[in-house]
Amino acid sequence: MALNDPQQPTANARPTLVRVGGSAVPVPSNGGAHSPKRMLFLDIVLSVFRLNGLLVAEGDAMTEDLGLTSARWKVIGVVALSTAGLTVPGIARVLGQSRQAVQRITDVMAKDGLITYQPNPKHKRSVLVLLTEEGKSAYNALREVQDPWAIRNTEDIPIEELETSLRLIRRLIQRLDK
Amino acid sequence: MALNDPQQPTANARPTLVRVGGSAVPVPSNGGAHSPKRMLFLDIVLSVFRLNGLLVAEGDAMTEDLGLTSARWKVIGVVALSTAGLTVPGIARVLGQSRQAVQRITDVMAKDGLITYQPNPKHKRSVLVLLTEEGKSAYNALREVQDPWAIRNTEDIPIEELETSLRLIRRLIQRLDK
DNA sequence: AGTTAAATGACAGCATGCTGACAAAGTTCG
DNA sequence: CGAACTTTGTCAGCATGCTGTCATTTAACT
Repeated sequence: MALNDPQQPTANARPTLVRVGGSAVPVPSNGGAHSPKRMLFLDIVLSVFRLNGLLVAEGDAMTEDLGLTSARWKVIGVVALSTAGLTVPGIARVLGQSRQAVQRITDVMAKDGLITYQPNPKHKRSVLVLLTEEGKSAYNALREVQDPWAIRNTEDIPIEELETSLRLIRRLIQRLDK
Repeated sequence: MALNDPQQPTANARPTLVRVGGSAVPVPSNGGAHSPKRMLFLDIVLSVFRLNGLLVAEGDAMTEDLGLTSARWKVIGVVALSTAGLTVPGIARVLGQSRQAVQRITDVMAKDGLITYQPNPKHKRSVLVLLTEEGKSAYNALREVQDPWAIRNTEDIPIEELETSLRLIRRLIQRLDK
């Protein structure tokens, strides 16, 4: 069940997934002996790529009315949970991203009035990021959209399956994040 | 519990993941009743974001000696499996990406001599993408690095766990890819 | 056949994330 | 205290992926 040459067409931007049921991973056309785990793993990798793209798109669409994007609610979620504020590199550490990437997001969010930079008693240059009132209400609104979304996407999936998958993903993260 | 304010510092670009064991998802500090599935799902979402980034980095590093990147071996893998060649939108459909994104990758790969554009008997403008000899050997070399990598990352993980996770990821993809 | 819709190529713009580099602030340690 | 290392802010460049638009080709339909 290798990849079938796709038939379904692409209108403009977002095409439709072709690989509906079959494997999306190279299957040896020669007689090579290949561990099923290899194919399974590579299939998981490609699927994670795909799912990531879809989640970003979905997350953007879901929260665009709130003036948020996926990149933004990642930040806003982290900041909302910190009691005393976080520095930009601190947010980056939590999210596992580069501080430069986070910096750019926070700069725009500050300009949009979602967050503010406050003086940091422990550091002269490294300021603290806090939510403004507008940011807090955006966070609350975010929660109100995210909740039903999460429920909707998992209602027919047994919790054990979710836990198993999260455990695997975490394991892979831990391994790759050396 | 919730996110701890991170302590580990960030040198320049790639920080270290702080959230070592705990949940990465907002836990209601108010007394709101929240489905455990919600937190589970959002944790999965954030973990997929993180894993995606790590996989891209890992995939780039692993194949940079071959003149490949993650984006390129996604394409090369698809093309290698097609018998009669694929059009650019065809590759995009298989990968679930925009044809424009694929077009740019293939243009560079053609310039680098990994693939060639061949006339398409079925279409005057939409050419077929085929691997050059260099592309084929790159694909073979790719397989030789990917194989041990896949094995290495899954050797201590039961196959059922991999299958369960892949099934969940596929389910989510199918649901979001409407 | 002729009209209409869909698919494709090509170009442009934008968002997100990464890395590298350098100066300034903070920390460690002899 | 002072030197060496680390962390941070900042600027720059690059890769990947998305969307929008428009002209052209192909397919579908009446």
